[in-house]
Amino acid sequence: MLTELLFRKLKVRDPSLSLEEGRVLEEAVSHCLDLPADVDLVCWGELVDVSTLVIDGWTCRYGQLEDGRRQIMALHMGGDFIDLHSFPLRRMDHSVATLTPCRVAIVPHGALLRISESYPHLTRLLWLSTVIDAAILRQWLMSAGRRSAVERMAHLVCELRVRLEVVGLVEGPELVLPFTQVELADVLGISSIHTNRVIGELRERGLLAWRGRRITIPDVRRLEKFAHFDATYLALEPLPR
Amino acid sequence: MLTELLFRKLKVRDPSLSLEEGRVLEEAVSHCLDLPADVDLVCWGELVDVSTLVIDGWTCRYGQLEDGRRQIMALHMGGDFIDLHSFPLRRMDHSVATLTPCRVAIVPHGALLRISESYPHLTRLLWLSTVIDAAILRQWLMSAGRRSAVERMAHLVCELRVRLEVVGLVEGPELVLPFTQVELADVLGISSIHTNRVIGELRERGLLAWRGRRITIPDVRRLEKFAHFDATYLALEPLPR
DNA sequence: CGGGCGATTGAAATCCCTCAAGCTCTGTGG
DNA sequence: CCACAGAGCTTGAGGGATTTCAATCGCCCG
Repeated sequence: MLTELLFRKLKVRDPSLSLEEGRVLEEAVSHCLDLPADVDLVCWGELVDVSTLVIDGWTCRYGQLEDGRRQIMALHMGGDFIDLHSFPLRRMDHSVATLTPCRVAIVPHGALLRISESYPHLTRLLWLSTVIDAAILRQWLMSAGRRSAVERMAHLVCELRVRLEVVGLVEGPELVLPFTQVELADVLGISSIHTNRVIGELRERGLLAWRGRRITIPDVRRLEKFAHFDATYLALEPLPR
Repeated sequence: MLTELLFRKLKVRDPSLSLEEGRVLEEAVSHCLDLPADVDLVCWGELVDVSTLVIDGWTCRYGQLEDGRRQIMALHMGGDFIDLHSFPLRRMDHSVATLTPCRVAIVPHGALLRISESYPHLTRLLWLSTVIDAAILRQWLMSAGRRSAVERMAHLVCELRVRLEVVGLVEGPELVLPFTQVELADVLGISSIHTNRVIGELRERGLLAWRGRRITIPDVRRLEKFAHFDATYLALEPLPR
């Protein structure tokens, strides 16, 4: 099922999510696309009429200044609705690109419109999705504004680990983050060279092992403590919504 | 009318917003509160069951690290729904405080729930509100990650000017931003001392005059060009939503 | 007139950036 | 099987932006 991971993600937040609602989600998908790494899905300024759901692979949203400085504003994995906010927003204020080869599902805004007309509870859960994205964004802003580069990196790893765990894409102490150091730099708002030194420091402190794109966290609690990571913002609590 | 400014804000984004929907919004308000400056409205970790709409004054959302480092994650003026995202989210992942004396309207989540059950179009516009907040957040992240402190300040001033203009709170070249330099520093993610120097630089460059909390922008376009400001992200386009 | 908050200025220190090079790994073609 | 190329990772050194520490100043308000 294409919306399996999304369903799992929403179900964690509100266990009352029904099978019928799951079916409605599944039927909202018009078709799938397989994409190579490093291609733009949508560009800044476009008027869009579909939203995109990641089935497999990693995508990012990013903005760019005239001189090329780039900031990645979100990372999306399987089960994430990359572009759900484009449904109310319509006009893109940033671009979306694949970071790895990806399979994505296309959901026409028309289908979302019908959901919003007939399935208020499911609509609230989709709304919740965009609101959790915003909560993640707030933490990234907190990181960029007030955390040192090392804390920032540690916090990012903690966040991605939990998000992967929620959809069942990670178990145990190891996770795979298939990003280059340039990409990580654009996430953290630092230079790629400093990214490298930051990884070195985390290694030296024994907080994690980082071989290629495979990360092993010997003691998750210790890393989370170091990063001042608190998962409250990910809204993992099962609550009626 | 309490929801006058909010109505105006939404109407800009979707002119099809009806008077009936305006009435429904107005009736969602349970009561008003008058608050002094510098008090917390909601604190991190609380489970909330009301959302708050600013009628008059400035509020902010902020997060804080153990050692006191603070990051302001949003600034809200009259007409802004501070806490609308708390309706799907329920648990606060940050705090909300007044920056000036404020009048706010309280909207119980129960009323929002009824709106979401019966008024899908209005619901989408409320959803849009939270999504615009997220777009603003993305620009702040862009600023924190990739813009220099001076550009960041210039960009903030441009943004607040446009947002004030949309709800009719500013006309002409002058605007009032009643924040201390410490507060501005916590918005921009820099130190208050550097904030002072940054203001000095903008003054020297002749981009704006900054007397107390009263700012005069001699040439808006020139400031916007300097800040690389593009209002697309504020979704000012009238579109069906 | 004094107290206090906020703004301003200076100087030294720190974090992170840029420039520049070398290194490692992987895939490819001969 | 090896040479080579290219991408990504690593390291060093110097410079710049911003921070921190420490005063001083100005102004509003009691």
